[in-house]
Amino acid sequence: MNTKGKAERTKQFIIEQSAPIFNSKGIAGTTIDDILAATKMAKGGIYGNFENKEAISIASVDFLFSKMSAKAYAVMSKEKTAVKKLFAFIDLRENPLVPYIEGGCPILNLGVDSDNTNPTVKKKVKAMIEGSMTLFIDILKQGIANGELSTQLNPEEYCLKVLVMLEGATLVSRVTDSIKPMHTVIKILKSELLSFEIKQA
Amino acid sequence: MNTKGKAERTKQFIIEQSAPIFNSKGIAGTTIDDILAATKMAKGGIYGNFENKEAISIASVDFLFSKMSAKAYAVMSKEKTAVKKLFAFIDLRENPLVPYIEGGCPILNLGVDSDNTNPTVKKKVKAMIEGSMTLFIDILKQGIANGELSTQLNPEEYCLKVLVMLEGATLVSRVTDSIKPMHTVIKILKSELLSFEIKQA
DNA sequence: TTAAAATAAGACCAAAAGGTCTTTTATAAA
DNA sequence: TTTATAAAAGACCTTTTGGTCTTATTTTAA
Repeated sequence: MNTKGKAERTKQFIIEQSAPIFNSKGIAGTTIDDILAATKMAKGGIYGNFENKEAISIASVDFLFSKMSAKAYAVMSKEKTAVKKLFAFIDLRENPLVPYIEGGCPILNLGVDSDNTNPTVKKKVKAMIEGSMTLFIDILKQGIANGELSTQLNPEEYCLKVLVMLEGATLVSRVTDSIKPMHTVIKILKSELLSFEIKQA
Repeated sequence: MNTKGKAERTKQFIIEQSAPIFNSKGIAGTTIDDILAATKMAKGGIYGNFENKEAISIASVDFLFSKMSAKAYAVMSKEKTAVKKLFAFIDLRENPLVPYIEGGCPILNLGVDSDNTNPTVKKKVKAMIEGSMTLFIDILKQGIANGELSTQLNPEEYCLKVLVMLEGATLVSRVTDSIKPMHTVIKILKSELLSFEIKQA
């Protein structure tokens, strides 16, 4: 006997199997047959749990962003300083060719996928970007207030830099099939943040 | 009487009308009916000039990248210094919400679109990225050799930075529907290059 | 343990998609 | 200007896709 009802567990299972496909092939590029193959279920099972393909895609998008947030939270909350927290986040992107979410960064993939076609998903990507930015900015502000980081650091600008450079490097690394661009970018981002670090006595 | 035969002109027309659609909706997301609507042609006209949808998509991808290269060349060749050339290139991206190619940057769009699904197109995106990088690096090296730019500047690193930040900022600006991220990024990129500029006597 | 209720299977359907082929129209060389 | 040739139209076809519905199976609560 399980805590959750069967339906809820099946629903979750379908989402977990579908999400990486939507992330990899795009929403228009993913078919119901892809989902049947991944879940090894029949149509009755899928359509008994979801109204239509769009509903599965939306649940998958939410799942992907939850997973990203959870992962970021997990590695960042282990660290105590602002610098270490940011570095832990950056290090999650270390190998874009073997990402922890199949298909690569959902912000990048779903952002491009939804941009001209899918307002619902686009809004979710926007919320994810803005949420991440706010979180990082708060951490840096905390670090500045602490005396860990110089007041010369512009938190908004540095966080924007982190975000755009990581996404850009993910694109370049994946398309060129090389981890080098990402590694160079990470090196740049880290050394820049370190240059604002105040050495404690 | 035209220099080129009718067929060639029609082919070009189909490509010009289709390319922005592929760039906006993705390759899987673009249908033959979309192309019929855009060209106001019937199937006979399309399939008399192209073997299939894939052939149209490939020709469209080539067209998009040619257009990008031509535009970059046009604005850069007007300038004489390395700094001004790079700035001219950067300024092309100034408004990602109203890009000179409908749908946004083809490197970003087609890179993500093809990543997990379309090796042929992915190779073309890779070539475009590597070609752009090489071009910019050469310009900066020239500038360093000239005495226009400091030998402290790392051309490879700065060019990678330009590329990843512009692509990342395009993503963020388009998804959040704001030119601010891009403007901030452009400001950062320009001030960084200027910091390596050697003032002439 | 059993029977009502929930869930999943898979045959079936309709619409959308890509693509073909014959017919019509336009082009261009003689 | 005519006529052979090239190009485009659009009806037609086939496959793929998303989605439904009845039937069978599994859950689960009594």
